[in-house]
Amino acid sequence: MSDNPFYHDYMGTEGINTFPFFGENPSNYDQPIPNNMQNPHHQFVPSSYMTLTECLHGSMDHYNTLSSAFGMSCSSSVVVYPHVDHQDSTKKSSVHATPEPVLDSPLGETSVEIPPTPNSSISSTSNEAGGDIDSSKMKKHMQEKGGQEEGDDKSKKECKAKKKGEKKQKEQRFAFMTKSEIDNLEDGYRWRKYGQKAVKNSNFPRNYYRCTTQKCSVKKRVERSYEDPSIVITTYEGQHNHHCPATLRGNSSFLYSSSHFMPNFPPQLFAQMLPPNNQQNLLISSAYNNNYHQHQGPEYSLFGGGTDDPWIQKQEPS
DNA sequence: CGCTTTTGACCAGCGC
DNA sequence: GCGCTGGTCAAAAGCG
Repeated sequence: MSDNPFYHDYMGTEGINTFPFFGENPSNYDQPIPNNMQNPHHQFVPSSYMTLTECLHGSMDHYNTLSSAFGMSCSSSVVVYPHVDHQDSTKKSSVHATPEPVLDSPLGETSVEIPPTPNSSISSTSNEAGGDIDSSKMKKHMQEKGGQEEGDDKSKKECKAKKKGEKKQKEQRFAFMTKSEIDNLEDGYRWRKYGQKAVKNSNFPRNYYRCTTQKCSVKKRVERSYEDPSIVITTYEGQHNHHCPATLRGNSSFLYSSSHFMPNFPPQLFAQMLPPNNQQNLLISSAYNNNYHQHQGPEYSLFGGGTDDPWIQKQEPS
């Protein structure tokens, strides 16, 4: 393992072949890339998987390929980065509601600062395929046992002791930003909303979703950037232990025909995008960076979509 | 009728 | 210990 914190936090101990969206079944990574992943404007070439570094240092074609692979199209752009949930990030002094990757230059620099997040730590332990026991479940468990007066204290104490003894483990998280007017981006999985919270320093609430599939504990958080309301920050937590329902139904076309980012794109690509060993850099995209902000202006239409998208357009200098 | 969303309440963790 | 904040629960309402 490298010293790269991304690697540790994002990759966990699973190695490079795992990705939160796809569970741990290696066969998942042999899934063919759907034809409709191909963007008519930026053709996605399955054989040209690239590493993150290649994306960063690579040609415009690589960038465009990446963009295409993300399903980036007219109205959405995406930046993806492993979401590191440092303890420090939970400090109250961290008031940033929006994670903000920092890139010194759009493509050339390879260092990315992992943004602080307002998330409080997740008290959960990861075990087989996301079957975790978090504090809430513990609580529920305790509540369910509430009727049993006898031994109630004992079980509570046991739970407490267990919680105390357990070292908090971070769920694998993966966050990305999309520029979209729609908060909850379709990703092929079915989600049930279980909470909504106002976010400090933000006018926009944060929504909490849970995968509706039984025994799948994947959660996702969706919030809007308080800095740029056009940006939706989606954070996935955990691994699906099942196939994507939409894919199984064979109607995945809608996944990619949508103009929004689909995290369901080929796992091979995700694997390739993960930061390799001994590599301090990470990228995944380019969109939400200083350069982008610098380019905001009358010449660009943030909401306009189409080829006006500055994040795409600027990769194609005329 | 079953599933999803809404929303107020509750809890845990953290800083002071 | 207290207050703040994020995260979750669960009953009620909404919806198809």
